[in-house]
Amino acid sequence: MTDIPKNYDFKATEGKINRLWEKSGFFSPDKLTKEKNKKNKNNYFSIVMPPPNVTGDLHMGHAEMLTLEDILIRYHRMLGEKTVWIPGTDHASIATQNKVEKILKKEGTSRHFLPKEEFLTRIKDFAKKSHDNIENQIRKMGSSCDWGREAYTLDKTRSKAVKMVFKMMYKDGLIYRGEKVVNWCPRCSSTLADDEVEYRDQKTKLYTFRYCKDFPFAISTTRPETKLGDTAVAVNPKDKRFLKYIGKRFTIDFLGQKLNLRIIGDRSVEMDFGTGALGVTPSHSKIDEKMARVHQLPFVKVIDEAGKIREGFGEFSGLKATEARKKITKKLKSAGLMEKEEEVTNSISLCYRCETPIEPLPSLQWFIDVNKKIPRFKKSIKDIAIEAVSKGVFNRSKIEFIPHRFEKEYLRWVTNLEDWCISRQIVFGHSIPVWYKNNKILCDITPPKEKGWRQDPDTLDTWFSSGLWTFTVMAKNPKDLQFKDGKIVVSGKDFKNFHPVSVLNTGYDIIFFWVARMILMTAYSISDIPFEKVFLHGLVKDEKGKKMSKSLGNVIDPLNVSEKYGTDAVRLSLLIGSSPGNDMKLNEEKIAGFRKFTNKLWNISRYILQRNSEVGNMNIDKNNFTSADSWILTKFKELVELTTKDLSGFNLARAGERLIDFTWSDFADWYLEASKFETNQTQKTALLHFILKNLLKLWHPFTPFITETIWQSFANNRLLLVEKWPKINDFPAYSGNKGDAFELLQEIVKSIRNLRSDHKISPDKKVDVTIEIIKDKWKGISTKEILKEGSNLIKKLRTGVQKVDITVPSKKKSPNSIHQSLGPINVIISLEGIVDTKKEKIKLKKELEKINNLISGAKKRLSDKNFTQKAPKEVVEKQKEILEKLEIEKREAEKQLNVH
RNA sequence: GGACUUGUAGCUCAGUUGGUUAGAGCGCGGCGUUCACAUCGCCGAGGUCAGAGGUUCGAUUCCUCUCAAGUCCACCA
Repeated sequence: MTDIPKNYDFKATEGKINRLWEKSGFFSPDKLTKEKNKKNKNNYFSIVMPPPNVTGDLHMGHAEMLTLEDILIRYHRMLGEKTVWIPGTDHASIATQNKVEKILKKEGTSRHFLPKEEFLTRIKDFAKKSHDNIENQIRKMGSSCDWGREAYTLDKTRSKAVKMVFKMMYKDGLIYRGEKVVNWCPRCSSTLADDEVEYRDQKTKLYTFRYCKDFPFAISTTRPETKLGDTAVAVNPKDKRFLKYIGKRFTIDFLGQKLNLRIIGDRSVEMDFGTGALGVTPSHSKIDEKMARVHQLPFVKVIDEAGKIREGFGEFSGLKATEARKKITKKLKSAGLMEKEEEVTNSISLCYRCETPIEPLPSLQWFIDVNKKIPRFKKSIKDIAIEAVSKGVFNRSKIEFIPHRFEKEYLRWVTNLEDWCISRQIVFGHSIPVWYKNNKILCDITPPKEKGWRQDPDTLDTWFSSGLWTFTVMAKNPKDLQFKDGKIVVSGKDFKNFHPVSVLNTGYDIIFFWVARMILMTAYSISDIPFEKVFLHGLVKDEKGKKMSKSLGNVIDPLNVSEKYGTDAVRLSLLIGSSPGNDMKLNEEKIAGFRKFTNKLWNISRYILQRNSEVGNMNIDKNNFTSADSWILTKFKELVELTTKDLSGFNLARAGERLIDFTWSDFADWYLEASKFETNQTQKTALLHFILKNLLKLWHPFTPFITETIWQSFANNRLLLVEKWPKINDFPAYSGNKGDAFELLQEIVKSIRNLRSDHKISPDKKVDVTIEIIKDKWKGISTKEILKEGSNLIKKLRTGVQKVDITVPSKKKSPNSIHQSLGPINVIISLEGIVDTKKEKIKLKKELEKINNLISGAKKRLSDKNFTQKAPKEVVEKQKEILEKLEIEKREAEKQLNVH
């Protein structure tokens, strides 16, 4: 194996490895054999990929999601569970249509100049291109998902499910059509759900004026143009100023337009705001709408879907809302009606897709009633969605959020949920399965055969279909979805084995959009929960903590850095330093840093394999372990246990950090170095191979490419991908605490390096070391034995030592020596004429001071009865040990100080 | 207005049921190539764990308040 390259060449291998995996078929659970004789009932493990929108490219957030999910998937696959990760994409109706609209704009045209069919074709082409691009990117990240099960929110199977659920809900009376005030985006020309509206603070003018001269008081508003639709004035019933007017009706002339106003008392009106009187516009404000329903006020629609004043408002008709505002304020002023204009800060509502200000207006739309009791559940879908997380439904444990705190946020949101507007005036999406003929309405999965029916022109909110994601992806084709016993039944093994999904991993930013909708929709459709656990990650921000966006130019492209530093390095950079539910900062240097690690792992393997590439057939002699062997085996056993525990508990980052620490420092810096100088080299090779093999397994979920590449160099075509996760029971037995001896040797080596460095002893200067034995036993092992066995190692491990003397402590100290006390032993380097006594004195004094402080602290603690009585025995014992060690160190330091 | 998160070394972050000398990587300073690795090795400096109280024998860790940064929800006539 002399032909292993010096550096890890990810460019040459990643593609090859990917093809090897895919050819093997092991990304699919169908080829995996289930672990036998396992009492663990969790023999199946499933994740559904949050489907990326087909709007172009993947970003770092997607790369993070893919990394976390792939780690979980690979880990569970190696545990011997039947594991599946189902990939897919989301048609994302508004988002995708907007992208194409932008492209059209660049081309100098717009959707309004294209026939609907042509526009739709353009979007579908764009979606296809995006999909192919995304699929390629997902592969590049090393995602071991099952492409044979790939799904799309707009394909035939998912479309059938959408229609089925719609029909069920329609029949149950859960879906209804009604004229209500909705969030209207004038640019998208579509409605939006309440949570698709974003808010931003803005400065605006608050106008205070009277409708007309003979109106008894003034009102305040930031939107004078909507006042053409006022049908009431609300005041607080406690407000003495207005008490006498409540219940009165006024027919007035508002700048030439007739208004019929009733004065109503409503406790939601704040007496201190503005004049304390509020003009109620039922048609153009959701709050006013509520008030209007309570007081049964008439609705007058002023603004149309294009954002213009409707017919019937005289000189204002046809004006855009902003123009109408100008004209009205101007006229109010010249009529002497304006009483005040002041700057206020309020929050403006914006479309979450195009940031256009939202126009609330009444419109005939489809809604889901979230409060209506469903006969077969005797509860509303809101009730079920609350129970699913708070106490569990359908005989399932409650859905667990990681981190826990998001459960509260979810519950608050669901509890306050109002009817969900699901119809969109977008061409790209699922058509509403409703047909009209004269006054008749028909809702069905297939179009009516009879002629003359016209389908509803609208499409469904994109979250309606993604809300069905977990169970619809378990269907292989439309036939797998059927109605039965008042619910939707999914046939096939996948649904039986893999649903509810084990883990849903997604960003906390779409808990409401998606996670909550899945719970609502799945509970209703199949009478079950969609997933057992929700594992939430944060957002990937730039190095300053800002959101990455194309307009800010701070975007790191996953594909680009993957080609620059290797996919494994990118994966590590997205894992380490992240914690569930918290945002992370990322810059390119961090990614570059992890390339160093992959190269280190490469070279560790290179060294071991160059010793002997016949891995696996070597016997380990259990009766012949050195202290280093025992030490590394203990450490490694601990590593396996903790890594397993952390992976099972979603502490993925911690697992990765610990692996780096073990690999780099314990294994490479100490064990590997020591192994070069020990006598039984056959045994060394066997042990090195044993640890390397198992270490590669532990690393595989995190850095799949490099580990598989190394594995392939010796594994005779067996794939690391499906190797079994290490079990400590299979590890060679090792005896007692012999490993502790190696820790003492490490202390000695470090102290020698330390002394040399402090005294600027040139590296080529060889020195003699005297080690005095203060205590015969250390952690139950003979100190003398440790030193005898280790003296050769002490010389070799970059200490520049040529001779080691082991003696009893001498009474006299030489001024020509430097020394360090390690408790059970003293390390002394003799140096004729080199020691700077002054400097040494200062150093020793400083050290003594530190030791004295620690001693007095320890003594104080031990003399405190409260401590000795109340603290656990182990802690008190440990404190005694520390004190003992410190006192030896103190004595030795004092002796040394006396000679200088 | 309600709630949540974060605050540990110059920077990015660990710190596992509270346990006594708080860690890593990067950066910085010094030194070093006898062959696994300069995408490397060795050594070092650097922290009153945001601040103030409290609980406790003992607090970076638990509680309360304050400050700072950020997020979500509600309100905004």
